[in-house]
Amino acid sequence: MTHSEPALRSQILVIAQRKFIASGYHGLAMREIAEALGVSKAALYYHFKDKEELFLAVLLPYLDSMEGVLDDIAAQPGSSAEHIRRFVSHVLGQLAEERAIIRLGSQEMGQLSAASRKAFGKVYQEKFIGKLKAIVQAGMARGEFRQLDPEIVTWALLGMMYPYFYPAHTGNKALPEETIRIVTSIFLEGIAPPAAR
Amino acid sequence: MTHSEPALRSQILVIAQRKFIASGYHGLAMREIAEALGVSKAALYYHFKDKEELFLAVLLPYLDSMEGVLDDIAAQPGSSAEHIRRFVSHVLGQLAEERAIIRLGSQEMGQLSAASRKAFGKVYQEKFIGKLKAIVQAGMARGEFRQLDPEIVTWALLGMMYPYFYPAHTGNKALPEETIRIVTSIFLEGIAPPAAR
DNA sequence: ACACTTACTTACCGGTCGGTCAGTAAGCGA
DNA sequence: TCGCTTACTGACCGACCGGTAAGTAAGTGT
Repeated sequence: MTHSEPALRSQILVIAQRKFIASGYHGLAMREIAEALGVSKAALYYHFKDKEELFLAVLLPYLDSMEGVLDDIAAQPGSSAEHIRRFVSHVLGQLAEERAIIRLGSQEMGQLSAASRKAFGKVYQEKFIGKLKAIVQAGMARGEFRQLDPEIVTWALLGMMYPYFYPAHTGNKALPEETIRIVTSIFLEGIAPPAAR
Repeated sequence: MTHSEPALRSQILVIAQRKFIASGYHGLAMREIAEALGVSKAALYYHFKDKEELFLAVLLPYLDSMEGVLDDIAAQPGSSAEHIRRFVSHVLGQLAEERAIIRLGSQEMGQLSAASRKAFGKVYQEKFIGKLKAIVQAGMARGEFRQLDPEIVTWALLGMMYPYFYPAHTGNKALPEETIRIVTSIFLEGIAPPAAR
């Protein structure tokens, strides 16, 4: 195989993701990552120029994959309600450790340099929030959903899933399917037009 | 007046609240608070034994006041829907800087020592989540709401307000009243029983 | 008047932070 | 075999962290 990605780099990303989620940006020291991997701290700086670059290297690929998922969903036939259902099902269906990245990004955005914050905010908006909002708006245009401020509605949907972006949310006795079913149901019934009742 | 609370102590709390919300627990240095007030860092340690105690002194009074608000709401006559409406209205009606404390607590809980985390978690549960859940459950018992897992429903309600716990949520062109109206409407329609449709 | 408390300041501590730099062992194309 | 690149290590740096000890000026009760 020709010059494949060095093994250490991807190992760093795996550990960094897990630890950033658990400890936050300032709460995690570079030393901790190095020790967990049994390498020197300087090895991290060979692969990433600074802590901020490593942090973004954890966040951005997730947004890329989310963009793909949202594009897929929007392109499929079926009602907008079905699109929403698929989205919720996808996000709450994946491992808590995966989806926690969404929280990590919005939570720690303020800790980054102005340049990184702006750049990340743009990607976050374009690849995630904007795409989700488009799905919501399509449903409104079709008359499937009530005509409400799409910004607020989109954030309401995202917010309903937010508690499950915390790994510490251990009190969830309910099965994932049960959670997906209820969250989807509340949201879709909540924005259904009066005609549908 | 006999031995009133020293002025500096409450000033520390005001500044600490603002700065903890903006920077998080690890992101804010004690030095910064002292400098903002024009006093020495050691002065902070005269009023609070360590950083953690100061942090909790910011969080806990808010939970106390929230308990009072929730008890008031639950004690009033009127439908459970009206109780929910009042709760959302109260939280989203107050200043963003105030309600951001809710996020601060759940967000940074993991950074505290095991003892503080446990203690805070208990208060958080008893004075806030538990009281809110009781209101939701009362509505279900009355047949006003659908019979769903009250845990999930409560978190859905809280989650819908979560985006507004971020001061950085600057893209909110909508008026507070508009936001309150839509969030309340989606939630209440979302959990309304089929009979009501 | 004097002892004692309150509310601080100044100076300092050990530890940890993100980050750098010189060196080096291994592999590889010519 | 040589020169160059890749992928690190070990030692170290200044800055900054939370926290403390000693001192002090201004009251306050007796």
